[in-house]
Amino acid sequence: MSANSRLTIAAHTLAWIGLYQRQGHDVATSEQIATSANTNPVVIRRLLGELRKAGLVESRRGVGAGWSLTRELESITLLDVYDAVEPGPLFAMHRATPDQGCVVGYGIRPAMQHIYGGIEETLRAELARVTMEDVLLDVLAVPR
Amino acid sequence: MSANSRLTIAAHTLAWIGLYQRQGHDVATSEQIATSANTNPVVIRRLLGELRKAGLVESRRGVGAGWSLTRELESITLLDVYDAVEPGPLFAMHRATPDQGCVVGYGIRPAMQHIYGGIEETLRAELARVTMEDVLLDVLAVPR
DNA sequence: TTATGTCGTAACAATTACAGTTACGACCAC
DNA sequence: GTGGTCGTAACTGTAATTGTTACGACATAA
Repeated sequence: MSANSRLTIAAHTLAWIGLYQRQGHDVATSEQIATSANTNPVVIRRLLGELRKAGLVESRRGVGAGWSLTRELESITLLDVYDAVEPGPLFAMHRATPDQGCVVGYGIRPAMQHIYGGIEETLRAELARVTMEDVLLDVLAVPR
Repeated sequence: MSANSRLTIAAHTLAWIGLYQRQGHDVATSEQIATSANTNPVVIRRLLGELRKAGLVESRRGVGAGWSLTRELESITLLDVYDAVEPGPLFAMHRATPDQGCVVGYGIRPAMQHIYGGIEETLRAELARVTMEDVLLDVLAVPR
């Protein structure tokens, strides 16, 4: 699979902001988060823009600007993040329409869509079981 | 996600061969399968090569050559196919190493790997619940 | 032995997605 | 105003996937 790192970076971002706010800070900048994630601030701003669309964060502009959470980490699940930053389905269908004159070519797409649907439901349920609080606790539990 | 169609095309291929053999034929050619899937025979041969490595099919060469199943469809699960044709993990880590001086940057990778590990296990269990026989029955059940 | 049809595989092109980067206007606290 | 940050467009580099051409290897049958 040509897996991407969007969910990982988004989780990193939210965990970073959550911890930062617990340390008493008001807002976090994309610059700070990008340094932690070792990437470019624009990459972080793009992801944060999608998280904002999903209502998970908000941003302030001007001097002293930055990002803050709109919800507690406990109430944000990986499914929320996944839905916010992952566009498409897990498995793709044929690029070109299969031969509709062939029994298999005719039935394969609805059949696979049905099967994939069930599998994605299970994946979503599993993602929903993990909160960003769980992620942060896991992060902090890693021995140094 | 930049989802690919490998699992879909591989399932199509196995279902096609399985049905063809039930109709009394000995071997199927990549040409026939490619026509049904509306793609290039080389694409099918490449996938079949990986399925052969996994022991799911075998090939004959020479005149009257082609492909046949080594197992019944009932005993091939989508997990077998997935493992045969999908190389990497579902979710990727950061491209560049996060800042190891930052608490989050230090702990995020092991934490996410742990979480992703559990999720992938669930996905695998779900894929293992579906056999290629189920797929073919679903295909044949689609109303015309 | 030769002709034929298919596999096996390398090589390359086309397309797409992702991530990184630069640039610059918009915005707002001071 | 000044300065720092967001918001976003535009472009590049890289990699994966898929499609395509080409051709040797192989085995069967005439």
